[in-house]
Amino acid sequence: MPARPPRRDDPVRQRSLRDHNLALVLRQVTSAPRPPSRADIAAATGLTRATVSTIVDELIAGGLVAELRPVSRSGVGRPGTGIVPAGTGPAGLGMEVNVDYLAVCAVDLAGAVRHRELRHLDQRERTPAQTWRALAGLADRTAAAVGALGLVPAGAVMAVPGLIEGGTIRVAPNLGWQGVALPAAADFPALHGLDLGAGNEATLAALGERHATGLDSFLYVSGEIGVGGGIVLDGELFGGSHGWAGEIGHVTIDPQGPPCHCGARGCLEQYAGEEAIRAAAGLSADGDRPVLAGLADGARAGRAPVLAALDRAGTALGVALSGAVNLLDIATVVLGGHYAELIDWLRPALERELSRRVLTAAWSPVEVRPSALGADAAMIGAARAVIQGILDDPARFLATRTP
Amino acid sequence: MPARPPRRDDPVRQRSLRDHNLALVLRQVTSAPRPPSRADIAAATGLTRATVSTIVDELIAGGLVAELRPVSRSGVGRPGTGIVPAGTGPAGLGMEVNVDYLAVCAVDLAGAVRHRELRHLDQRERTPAQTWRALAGLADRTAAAVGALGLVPAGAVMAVPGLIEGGTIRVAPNLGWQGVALPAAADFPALHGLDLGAGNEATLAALGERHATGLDSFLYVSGEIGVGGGIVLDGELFGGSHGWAGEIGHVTIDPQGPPCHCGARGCLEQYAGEEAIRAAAGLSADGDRPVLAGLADGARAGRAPVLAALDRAGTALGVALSGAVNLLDIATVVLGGHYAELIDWLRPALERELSRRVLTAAWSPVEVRPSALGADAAMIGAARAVIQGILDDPARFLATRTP
DNA sequence: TCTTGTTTGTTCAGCCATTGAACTTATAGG
DNA sequence: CCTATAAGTTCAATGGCTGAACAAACAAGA
Repeated sequence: MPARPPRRDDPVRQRSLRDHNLALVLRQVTSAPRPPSRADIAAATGLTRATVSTIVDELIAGGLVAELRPVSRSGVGRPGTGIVPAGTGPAGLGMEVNVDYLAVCAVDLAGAVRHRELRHLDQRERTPAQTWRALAGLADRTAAAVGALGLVPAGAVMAVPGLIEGGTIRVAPNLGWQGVALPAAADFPALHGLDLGAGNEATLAALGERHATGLDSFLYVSGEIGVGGGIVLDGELFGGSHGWAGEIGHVTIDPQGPPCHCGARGCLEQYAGEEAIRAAAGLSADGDRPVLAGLADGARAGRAPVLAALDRAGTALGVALSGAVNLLDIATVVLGGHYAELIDWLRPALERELSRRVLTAAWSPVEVRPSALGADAAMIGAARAVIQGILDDPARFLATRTP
Repeated sequence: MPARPPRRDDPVRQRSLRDHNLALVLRQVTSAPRPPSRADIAAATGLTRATVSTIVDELIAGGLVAELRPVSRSGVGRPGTGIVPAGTGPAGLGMEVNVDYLAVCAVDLAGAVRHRELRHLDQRERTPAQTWRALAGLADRTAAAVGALGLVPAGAVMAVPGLIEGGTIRVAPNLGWQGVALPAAADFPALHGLDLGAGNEATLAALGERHATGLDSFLYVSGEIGVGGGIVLDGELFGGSHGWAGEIGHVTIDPQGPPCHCGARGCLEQYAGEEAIRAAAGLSADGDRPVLAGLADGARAGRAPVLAALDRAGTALGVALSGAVNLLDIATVVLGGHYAELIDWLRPALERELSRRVLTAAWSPVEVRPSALGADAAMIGAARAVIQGILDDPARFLATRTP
């Protein structure tokens, strides 16, 4: 999705040395709590002030960072000039295809969302081609808005609730899609000449959370119609052999449990998926009222069947997550999607199972926290993936800019 | 355990450039199928012949590689001189503390086991201090034998069947140890001045398998008295936040299953641990005859209770591994410990569950294979960890060599 | 107001690792 | 014996980092 990062088996020349340090400095600028001066960057990275100066100059020339104009600092000595991510630099476009809506947003180098477009549309009633057309419209408007802000779109990534392999969507159960080819950048007028990537919705949401929270390693679990997940290790998304990692929704809770549409029995989704919770809570399936609102209201009102259903879901989540934590030794779990709103009623059962089943819970308890981005996580994460590609290898971006 | 590899956030100077290429060339030499010439290395790495020459010279001077004397090649042109890992270079010492034996081995740069020592001793009847003393004796003899071969011990790693944190063994259930301090290098006369590390047995076994098989990403599961595991991703051991990753033995198979000594219910170990299989097979617990042999013989003889017990264990393994594969998207599972010998009877149930429960099994089936190293995996993996430290950062090794 | 001390940012010579091209060495084949 | 080919070495050039000196900007005190 983002272009290949520099690998361990690559030879290192002088140039790659500069490339690495460019990335190092840029990362420092985008991740520092306050705009650092060149001297701050030098201290933080271990490079000399001289080197940092030349690197910052290169980044400024490339439009990736900018100097802060007025400078006032506490303490004696010449005050430093703060360096900030360029407000008018590249923008990452994040696009989301979901069951009942399409959305596009633009994120700048600092990670701020600068624009968003949303359109309610039920994909189940439409062909993929129709979806792409509608999405292209949103992308057009986003690109225009972003251009008006002085930003330049630098690429796009699309979040899809399904399994992606190569250039096709293998299967997206909730959209009813199978073997659908991903659109080419050419299908999106706003993106001519740019890279267009795609990734799993929950996986990209995890990436979004990673940057919103600053957490380094965590497990992200998202409850929607399905149950998806993403794994972040050492600050990087873990994709697995094919990019399919994180599919926690089909971890077995009870081998003899209820049959799942995936063909197995007792999958987590059958206990903690939206449909399963709704049925267990005794809420009706049809009606315009969203299931989530019904559950949250019912829980707040203290309705026993709703509380019992959420306890059951929390227990199942706890069993699945305990296994994942035992396997991965990860200290934090982030609950996203609908789970974020239901966390207060899921948490007791979930934490009970975690403390009981995680082998090392006694010495190092697992923290459970709600998503920081809520429903936007996937879209923002997709946009972040583009930005991440630039942060990881600014030299490549600069090369395409000024040939 | 192995010293810190160069990190993404480190500044890169001229020197680190050389360091990286030193590692690149050394890796090429140790992993090539046949001794490569300088020109081969240049072609494989992308460096120029000139650079490779100076780097190889540095490695030869440091005693890490050597030139092959006689040189004959097919084809015209000046024949190249093959470069091989030094047969008289550093050796990694791998030590294993197990319930009923202690073992030490030495592995050279090429990954070959050059010496081994084994002593049957039941740790449950002994204090940790007694164990360290006995182990130090084996280490002494190994170091002496290795010295006679012209090798120089470069460090040691100890494999322990338990959870390790910082300098202590948090808990090693099967040894009956809790909060036992790891020995210092000073307690091992043979290791004066060397690094002495420690790691989990199954985790290190996974590392051993990684190098024995060349597999890049896989899940290693070891069946002993407990059930342990290790995760290898992209050629590197994945440790998790505290180095405790891989504890698949306590993944839940059935939330209402039999109680486990860990305090939870229905852990994999209660279905696929040695004791659980034995009980299900109706074999007697005591007697000098090892449980494993009884199971294998019974299975070969077609005894129904034994076959049923192994089927049950295989099913449970399949459920646990399916969850792990769904989560991690890993294409290969390696069965080690006792499982390696029982694989023929575990496999049918195991693969049935995998194909049923792994979401992507239809497109990309999971391969299940037996361990290549068998019972020695942990010890060899521990020794390999030392070698790996040198391969990952030969410059540091060279610096300690010639100050 | 002027001086002193402190910190930031720049300049420049020196160093170091890689490159690329020329050169030497070693072999096969005619 | 000569030619073609490939391996390995030598060396000037290049690019990037360092360290030290220096200029710039500010606070504090006299």
